[in-house]
Amino acid sequence: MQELKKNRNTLQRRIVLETVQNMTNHPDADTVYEKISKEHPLVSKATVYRNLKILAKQGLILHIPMLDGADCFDFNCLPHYHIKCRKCGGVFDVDLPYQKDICSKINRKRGFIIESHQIVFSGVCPDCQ
Amino acid sequence: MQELKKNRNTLQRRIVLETVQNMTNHPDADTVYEKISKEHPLVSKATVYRNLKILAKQGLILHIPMLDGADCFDFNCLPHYHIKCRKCGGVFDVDLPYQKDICSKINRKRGFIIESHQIVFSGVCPDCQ
DNA sequence: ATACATGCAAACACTTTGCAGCACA
DNA sequence: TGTGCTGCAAAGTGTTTGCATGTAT
Repeated sequence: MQELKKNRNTLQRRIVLETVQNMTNHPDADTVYEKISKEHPLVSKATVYRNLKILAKQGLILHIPMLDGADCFDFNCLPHYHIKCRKCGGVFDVDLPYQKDICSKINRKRGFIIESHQIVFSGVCPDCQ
Repeated sequence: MQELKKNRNTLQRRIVLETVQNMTNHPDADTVYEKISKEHPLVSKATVYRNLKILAKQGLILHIPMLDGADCFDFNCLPHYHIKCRKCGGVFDVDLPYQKDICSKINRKRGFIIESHQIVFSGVCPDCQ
């Protein structure tokens, strides 16, 4: 019994998608909202949050959950890893290949079904050193 | 200029430490608080949060940041990975060896100082299948 | 026509903090 | 005896939701 949802293509949704695709620095929801507010002050924050979630579920953007603070979003939908700067809070791509077989390495363990994994690095970015 | 703190050994702190050490199921702060409340109703939630943080900084317990929901704490202080059940929310140890050299694999990249990493798995535990 | 989306504000979950009094070292 | 700790309540942060209205299909 899947929840079949026919997503609509509203103006607000298009604005959110476009905005994320034009931001290359892994913005969080609030940053996306601030950016949108400048040009479209009528778009509410709830709508931004709702659409980010829907677009991520549709696979049009990537949702990057964070271990601390706000989650981020990425126009690059291919699974990849990130590092968060401990000083400025910035999020950057990491060029470690995606470990697609890391789950199978532990599958032997008790009947767990392992579905996904995230690796999050922490450190200091060049600008903050 | 390090912040030198002389931590005191208060009754409340001992209670928090003991409670975490007696819980083997990776409790979050609120769960620790609930457990403590039953025997020591006078201990406040703020004190539990404060002490969990201090004890983790002291290395007496392990703080496990989570990608969603509340952070957990572990009496086992050796760095290791965890899997969170998507259905029951339970957190369990994973028997993947700690990848102590994973940072060096990407150190060549632009002047990042990579200090730590976390791998968090998601899936379904045996009981929830 | 009707299911889905919106704006607003309020609620929510988790955590931290200001403050006055208390207690360990 | 002084700094660190406590309890309490309030505030903070990030996110979701209830509801009445609006709109894409």
